[in-house]
Amino acid sequence: MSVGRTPATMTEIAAALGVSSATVSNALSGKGRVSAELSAKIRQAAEELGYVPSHAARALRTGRTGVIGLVLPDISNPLFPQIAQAIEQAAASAGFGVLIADSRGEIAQQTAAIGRLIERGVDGMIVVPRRGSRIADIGTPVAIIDSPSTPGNTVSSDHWEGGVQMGRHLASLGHRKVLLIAHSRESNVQNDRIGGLKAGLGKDVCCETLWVGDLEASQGVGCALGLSARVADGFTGFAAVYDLLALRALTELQRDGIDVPLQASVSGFDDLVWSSVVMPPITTLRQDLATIAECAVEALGHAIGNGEAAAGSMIAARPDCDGVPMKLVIRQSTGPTMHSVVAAAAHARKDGR
Amino acid sequence: MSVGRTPATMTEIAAALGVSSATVSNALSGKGRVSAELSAKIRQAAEELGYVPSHAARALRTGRTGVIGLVLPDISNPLFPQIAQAIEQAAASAGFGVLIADSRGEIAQQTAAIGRLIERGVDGMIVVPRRGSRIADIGTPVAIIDSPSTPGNTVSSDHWEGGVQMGRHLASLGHRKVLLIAHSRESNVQNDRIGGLKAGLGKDVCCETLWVGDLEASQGVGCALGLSARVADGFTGFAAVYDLLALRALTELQRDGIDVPLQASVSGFDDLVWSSVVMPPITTLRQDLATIAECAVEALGHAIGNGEAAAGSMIAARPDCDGVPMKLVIRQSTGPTMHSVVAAAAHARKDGR
DNA sequence: TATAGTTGGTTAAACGATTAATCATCTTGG
DNA sequence: CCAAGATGATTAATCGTTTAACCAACTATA
Repeated sequence: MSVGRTPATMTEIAAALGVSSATVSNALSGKGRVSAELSAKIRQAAEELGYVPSHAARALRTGRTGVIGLVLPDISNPLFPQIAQAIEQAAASAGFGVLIADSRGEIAQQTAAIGRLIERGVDGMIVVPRRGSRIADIGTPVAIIDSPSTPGNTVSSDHWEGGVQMGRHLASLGHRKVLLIAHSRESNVQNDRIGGLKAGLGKDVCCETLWVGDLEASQGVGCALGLSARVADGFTGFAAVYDLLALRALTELQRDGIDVPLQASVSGFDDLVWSSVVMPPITTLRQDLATIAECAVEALGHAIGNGEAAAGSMIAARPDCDGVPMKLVIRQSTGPTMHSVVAAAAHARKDGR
Repeated sequence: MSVGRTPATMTEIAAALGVSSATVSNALSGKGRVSAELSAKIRQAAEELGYVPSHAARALRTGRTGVIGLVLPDISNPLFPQIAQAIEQAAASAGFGVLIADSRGEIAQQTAAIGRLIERGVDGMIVVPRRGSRIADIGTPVAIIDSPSTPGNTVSSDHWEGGVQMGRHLASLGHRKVLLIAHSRESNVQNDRIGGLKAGLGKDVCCETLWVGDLEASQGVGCALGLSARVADGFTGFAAVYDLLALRALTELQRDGIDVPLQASVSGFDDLVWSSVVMPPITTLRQDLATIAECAVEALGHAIGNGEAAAGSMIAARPDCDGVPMKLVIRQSTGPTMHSVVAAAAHARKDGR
């Protein structure tokens, strides 16, 4: 199945055709001046001999490896697969390989991971920073995927506007008392989402934020969120800032015998794999990671091409990258409140229908 | 924060100390014959000048890139983060970088991805094959992570034995009618788990297998599993072959007002991130991915060292890799059946306690 | 008919590390 | 005191591409 052992080199092609290796290089890269016919012959010979360019030699000569690094705060983050997939795809079609580095959530590891990537000679890096951390200026082009409020070459979803969408959705369903569920106050992304949610819900809606991180600090990780008490208090909407929290909320409510969405609506962010699979499927906001990945890779590509362009201006090239819109995916975990159903029924009755 | 621009080369170190570059190379690699004192001086100079070895040059000369490829059937598989993390860690400590390639579930893409990795000159690859696919013999060392029943250089968890553990656990809780929930008949892993479950449950337990893939083929993806009807039929145990299915089962049961674990027990495999977070947390089996990753990387390392050792014997080096044991994690989604609780109570009464 | 400008190609020098081959010295044993 | 061996370091070739510099031959220009 596999062809001959050592893949042919340019020199071998050159020897086979009786030309110089420089000409082969020029023909294959289309750079120098080579007659059309010779160029065609060379191309054909390369094909026949099974020529495979040596990335190592090219890297040595040009100083470019054609590899970008992907630094993740914590690979086990459930959103990571989607990010990695999107980036791998975007990078592959731009001719880059993707080297991964995991920082296991620790800031020291993040620095170490970045160092390893640099030693391996990556041409640039895409970093999803650990919550609250900033990336020091390293001598390599970097694109950051985080929230738009992070300074630097950031490309990101418009988390705020996503929050607004969800807030409006919940408000329009008649919810007037909504619990916002977040984890960490340090996360730019979470703060943006919370802000957007509040804005979208509007002034008529009473909302409160539950910081699960604080709760866990006192009651231990994995503790109950105490949501049924909230339902008793009149809360009908539970808007989590990411799907894992939404799932936690959903199952806790269901375990306590509260019907979703009849008695309470639950929503999340990110559209993780399970969100569409649980019962009821979760209403959530999907990030356009393909676009984000393309932006990041493209920006890196430019920066690399220009030989480390000014850091601040990297992303600016593509205006649609500043806040990539999120898409509201409405499923069965959100629905009208009982109150609004009753009101609608009354309204219908009054209309005589 | 970052040091001077172009990192020093061996030649520069040599020039600074007035020795030859070969000596520097020997001192740093500890290979040739260099006096202890000179060696120390060189090492120090390297440190001071901020020497960073050029991977490209080394790769060109030695033919080794120090990079291994990780080919995944579908990056968006929720187990992937754990696998990637484990492999990245094992590879990093063995001095390898990890280049990722996603095959998006398609067999053609898998081949293409492998091709790209080879072109980039990876020294070896770790492949998590798409269900039911076999890896053709490429001219590069390969380690496969799948089920032990896959022929070749496979390292894997002992899925069968894991199934046995879970089967015994459920049987010991008194379950006598258990529904096994799997997705695809083509998956070796799933088949192993199913087999183990049946063996562990023993002959006294009536069990049936629900193939969700078949169900979805007729009723559409994301359809209901119809589990409450099963409960009505007397099923008390629901053993899924992976956590996503378990989650699906759990939420469906809860939505239908069935109490878990009082009326039905639910179990999964893999201990994904949400399993410990939902209410009730899910009883599952955790794979020892760290060990698996170490085995795979170590095996690759040997094969690479020997210059493509005979494929079949790669893994054999480390005997504990054939079937890495899984760890049963008992949480609150499984519990004794009502029947057994009643029986125990009766038993206690009869004992006069 | 010289001269300048193209066109199509070759030469040779990098890039940075590795490594076999070689060469001085310095020890030692006989 | 001399040949043989050990020790410590140097030389130079090599990996496969790229690329600046150069060159020959041909075409158009004055």
